[in-house]
Amino acid sequence: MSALHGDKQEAILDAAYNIFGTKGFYETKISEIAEQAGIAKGTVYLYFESKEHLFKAVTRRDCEQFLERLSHSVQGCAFEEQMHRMAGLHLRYHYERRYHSKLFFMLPNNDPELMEYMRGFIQRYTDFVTQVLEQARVNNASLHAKAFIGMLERLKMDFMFNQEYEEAELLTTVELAANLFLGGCRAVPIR
Amino acid sequence: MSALHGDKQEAILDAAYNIFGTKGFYETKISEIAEQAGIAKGTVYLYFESKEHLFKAVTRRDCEQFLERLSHSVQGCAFEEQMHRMAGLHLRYHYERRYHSKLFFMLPNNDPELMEYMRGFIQRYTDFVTQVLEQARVNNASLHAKAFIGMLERLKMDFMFNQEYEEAELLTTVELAANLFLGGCRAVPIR
Amino acid sequence: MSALHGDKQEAILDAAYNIFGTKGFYETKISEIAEQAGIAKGTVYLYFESKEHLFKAVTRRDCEQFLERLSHSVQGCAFEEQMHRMAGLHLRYHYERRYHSKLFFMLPNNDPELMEYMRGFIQRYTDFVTQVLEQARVNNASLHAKAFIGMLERLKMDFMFNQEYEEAELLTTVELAANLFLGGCRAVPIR
Amino acid sequence: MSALHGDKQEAILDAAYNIFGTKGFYETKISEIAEQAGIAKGTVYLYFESKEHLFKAVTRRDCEQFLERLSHSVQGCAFEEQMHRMAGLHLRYHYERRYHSKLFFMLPNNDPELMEYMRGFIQRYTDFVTQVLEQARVNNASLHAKAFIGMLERLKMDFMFNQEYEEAELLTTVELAANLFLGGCRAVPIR
DNA sequence: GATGAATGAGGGTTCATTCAT
DNA sequence: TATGAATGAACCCTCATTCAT
Repeated sequence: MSALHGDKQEAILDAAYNIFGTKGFYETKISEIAEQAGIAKGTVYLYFESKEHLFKAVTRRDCEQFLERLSHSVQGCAFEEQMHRMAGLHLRYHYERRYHSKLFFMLPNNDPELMEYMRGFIQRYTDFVTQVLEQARVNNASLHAKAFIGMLERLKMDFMFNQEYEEAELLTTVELAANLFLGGCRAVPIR
Repeated sequence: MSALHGDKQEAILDAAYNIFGTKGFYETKISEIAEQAGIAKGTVYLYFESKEHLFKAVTRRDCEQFLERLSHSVQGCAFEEQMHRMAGLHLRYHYERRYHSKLFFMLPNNDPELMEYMRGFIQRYTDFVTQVLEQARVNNASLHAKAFIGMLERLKMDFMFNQEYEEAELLTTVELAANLFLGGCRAVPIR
Repeated sequence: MSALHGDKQEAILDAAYNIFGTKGFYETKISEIAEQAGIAKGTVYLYFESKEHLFKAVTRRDCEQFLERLSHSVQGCAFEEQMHRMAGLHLRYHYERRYHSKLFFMLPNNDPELMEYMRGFIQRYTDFVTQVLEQARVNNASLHAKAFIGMLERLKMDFMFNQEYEEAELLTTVELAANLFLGGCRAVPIR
Repeated sequence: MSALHGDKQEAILDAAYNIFGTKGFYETKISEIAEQAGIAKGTVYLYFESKEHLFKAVTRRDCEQFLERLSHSVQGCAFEEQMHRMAGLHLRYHYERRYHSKLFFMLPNNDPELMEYMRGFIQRYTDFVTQVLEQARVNNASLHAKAFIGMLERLKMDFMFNQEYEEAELLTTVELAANLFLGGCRAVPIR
């Protein structure tokens, strides 16, 4: 029973991730999610209180996964390598999700709880990067962390909105981002 | 009549900018825009074909204005100064719009024309920065341009979602962004 | 415009009276009311905030009308005649409404405002009868008023639930009620 | 097993009586009844065919009980005393049920079988009172019976909708009702 | 041009009932 | 017998858009 529950819950989350991610919150119909999950519309409401709650659950699952991967990615390596790895994770993560971008762009408005969660997520991400920078004794670690993340956010746009983007470019972009951050725009790549 | 037309059109755009910017596309009602513009609901449709078209007109007006300001901002000064000015413009521009952030975050989904326009806008912005970088013989100008813009995008989040942000911090942030870009995270500020 | 407004509002109230009265609140669909009123579903909401509000408006219109008729009915006649007239009004009023009984029996539950209004209505009705009794120096006027109204309420049930009830019986019933009240169950009718 | 069956059936009826009586038919959820009865939702359907059938069973149990108590109440006493006893039973019965009034006011609409049963119940009640009156040679016994019951119905409203009603008032009301019926509104109480 | 009353498609949600276990 | 997860029909209400005035 519990296994089934888990299965169905996961199926709904997966379907919701797909459709919310593709069409955004407002253009997604619960009936469509149910259909894709292979269940009846009403069943969705056995697992999630409302459309908003479902959206939040999807978001939460995705963000928590990212943070977990992040903390694994930097273990046991030097600062420069850490920056490369974090840049790589960020870009690859969103590259994998490039057809689900609406999850980040089309969220339900006026949902304070979601807004709060997103703020918290960004904070935790930033804090993590800040710590890495502090350990490497970078000045102004917090602002630098934000700038670093920002660069990556922007660089990801290239494939988020570009269907023809090739994975090879991804590697170049990762290198550039890390190197730019480490040495500025005129630096000679370290590795 | 044409002058009047202009007046009313502007009034609608202004109201739409306010409400779309505050609440996002989906949570905005045409009737509310009409009310704030001081006209009847039906009148909106004499000037704009649909809610989507109105949103696009608002976006277009705002983005074009930005690009215009951008090209003015870098005239007649050296590279480093140009980077500082662009960082300043970007951040100040969004600082002024910090209570209208929904214009950029909550746009109508599934509108290919808008998506296309946004892509085009980002392209033109990037191209402009790329040119500046190329004139200064920075390598990989295009990717660097994207990274630069990305840093700024992220840094702007601080005040977009933070009501207590003080204008003074803005200046520090601008300096940091430009310096990071110019010399990397360990650079000594140039100016 | 105002005339039209009035017309449509009345049309909705009339249709709502018919259907709420026939089927009760919960079994009535707004779409049905709209259809009977000859308008679109959405139009109902231009005139009434919600299904509950519409029901309350219908109820209010009906109850106020009753109280108005009541105060007219007793003007300028002696006590015994007053009692006969009030009994007559009560029974005839509900006889006219015998196919709309659901208006009184199937109201929306848990609507405190409606409950409050109904309480108020009953109070006003009782108060009116109480005054008549007090002017005739009947003891315990208030309780007697309630008992009088109660008799009538019960007597009305005969035709409310009985399709074959004939109007002629109505007159007998009115006489009996008034005489019973005036002289008890063994009294010889006064008129 | 039969005993158990009985137990569970009773438990459901008790819970249903509570909730239907408190909230009315339409606002009551089967799941709530099941919960209060300490069983699973599906189990309700092993004992009762549908929500409507359950409601009817509750109503039937309550009404039959009343009629039984009624016939006991008048045994072996004189007419005047009989009227007092019946008034007392009616009012006390509903006083005990004053927090379950919805059982009588919010019944499922459009259920012909229930309507039929209610008609039958009222008939049986009326017939019983009629017989008592006939034995006492009251004229027009049937209509008088209805009027008597009606008085009581109305008088009961006082506590049905009034949380602060005190039991002491009940006795006064019973006296008044019986005396009014026996001697009219100007009568001197007999006992 | 301007109005705003009218339209009606559309979707989130509830809950009585079923049925596999 | 008992369960409770699953179903899906049903309905209220919103709001972009139209059009007669």
